[in-house]
Amino acid sequence: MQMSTIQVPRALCQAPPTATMPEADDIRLLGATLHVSRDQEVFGEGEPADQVYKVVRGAVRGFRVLSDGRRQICDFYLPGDVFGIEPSGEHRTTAEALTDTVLVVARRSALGDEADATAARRLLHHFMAALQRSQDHAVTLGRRSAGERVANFLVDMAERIGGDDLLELPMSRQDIADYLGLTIETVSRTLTQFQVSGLIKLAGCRSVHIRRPRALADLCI
Amino acid sequence: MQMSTIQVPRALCQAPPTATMPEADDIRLLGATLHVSRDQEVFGEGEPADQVYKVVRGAVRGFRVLSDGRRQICDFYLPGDVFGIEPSGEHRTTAEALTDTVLVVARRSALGDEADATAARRLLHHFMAALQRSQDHAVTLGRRSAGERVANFLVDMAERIGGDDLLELPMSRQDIADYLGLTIETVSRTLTQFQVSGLIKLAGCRSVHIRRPRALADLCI
DNA sequence: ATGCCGCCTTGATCTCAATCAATCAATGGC
DNA sequence: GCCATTGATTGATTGAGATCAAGGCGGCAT
Repeated sequence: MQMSTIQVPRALCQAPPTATMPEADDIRLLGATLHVSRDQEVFGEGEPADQVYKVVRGAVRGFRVLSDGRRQICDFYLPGDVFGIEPSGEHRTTAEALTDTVLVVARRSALGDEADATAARRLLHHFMAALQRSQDHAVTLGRRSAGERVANFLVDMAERIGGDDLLELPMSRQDIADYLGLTIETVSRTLTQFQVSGLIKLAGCRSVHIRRPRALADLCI
Repeated sequence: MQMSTIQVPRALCQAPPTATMPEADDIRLLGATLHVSRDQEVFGEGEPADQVYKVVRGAVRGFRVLSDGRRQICDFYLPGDVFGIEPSGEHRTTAEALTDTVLVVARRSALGDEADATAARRLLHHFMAALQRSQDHAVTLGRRSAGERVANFLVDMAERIGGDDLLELPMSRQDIADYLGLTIETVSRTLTQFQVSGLIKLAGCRSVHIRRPRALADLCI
């Protein structure tokens, strides 16, 4: 696990409440701030998992790689998201920064010794929400067409990142492809198709203007 | 939610420990026994979720259906597995019995009011394990070929059901297809291919004899 | 500016799994 | 026993997305 800069530990409790988790259930994290630069690993598959991370700025991809290099991104972590907690003491995914990213790190035990009822409830909600996200993802990967996958992705990202109709994507086409179980070419083709149909307007490859949110949502069967 | 028979409530604490969860972390459930017959619904998507279920005998499929009928099975629940707990008060999946099935049902609150540290830890482990299963599933759905999916499925089921090399599947080809994101024809073709290659021997369509477990495992990239 | 490099887009072709269509096997009712 | 029904298998064909292969564009360093 390589990291670039470790700043002086300080409290960091503010984070935008996510839609799925009411503010009261947010996991507070008190720990060191960590700066991770683009494409650097936060932790690797198989490494011991004794720390918890929360995104302050930037974004992170969590993924698994098959022996022959095929990669599946399981989730993107955006500001406010907590990641890195594992049931066994070992990470089952690798986490890498998508862009230059600021994290808060705490020892796993800082979440409360599971005797703290409030902390336990928050953790529980965190995992229940993560499971639902993952099952939604499974539906997309198992049963949706390329167009539906990309549309879902855009709508989901717009919701999570905010700025409703102007979407600044923190990830590359390859990341999107590996998240959606497609190839980079198919993602690209689908986006230009959406642009041709007037659903979106691409302004540089990372910036998507959603012009017909209703029509895009209709593609999210 | 239709159910066939509700027997006299009684304690039911025995269940085979799963591989991913040590016995000490098993969720004990004290509640009414419930008999659900083949293809009957245990609960439906959107229904209020105030009960928890544990499989005693039989098996259950948990799935979501898209508006046009495409179905994705998110998980199979086998004896010992607990299901039906939701973060919000609402089921996000539908659960149906694969075969005639015996369940224990308890009110959600029976798991401990989240003030019980032991109960909280067990619940947490349950969800962390479920999340990992779901992420493994996402890798399969996003990045594996049909052959790899079916091989993985067989190996996984053999592990979970036990009886190492003689596998009695509780689900139909359609269920397998909807779990693996394939069609029924592809599942069937792949299984006969495996039989022709001598990896397995089919004896009736529900019973699979794994003849070359090593070779089968090698397909699970 | 200029040229290089990485990422994205676009086009042509191929392939694996889906779809369409029978056939077969097991089960159950009469 | 015999036929109807349901689920599984097998075959032929199609099609969506992968793969192979050029270009194009933008950012960055020299």
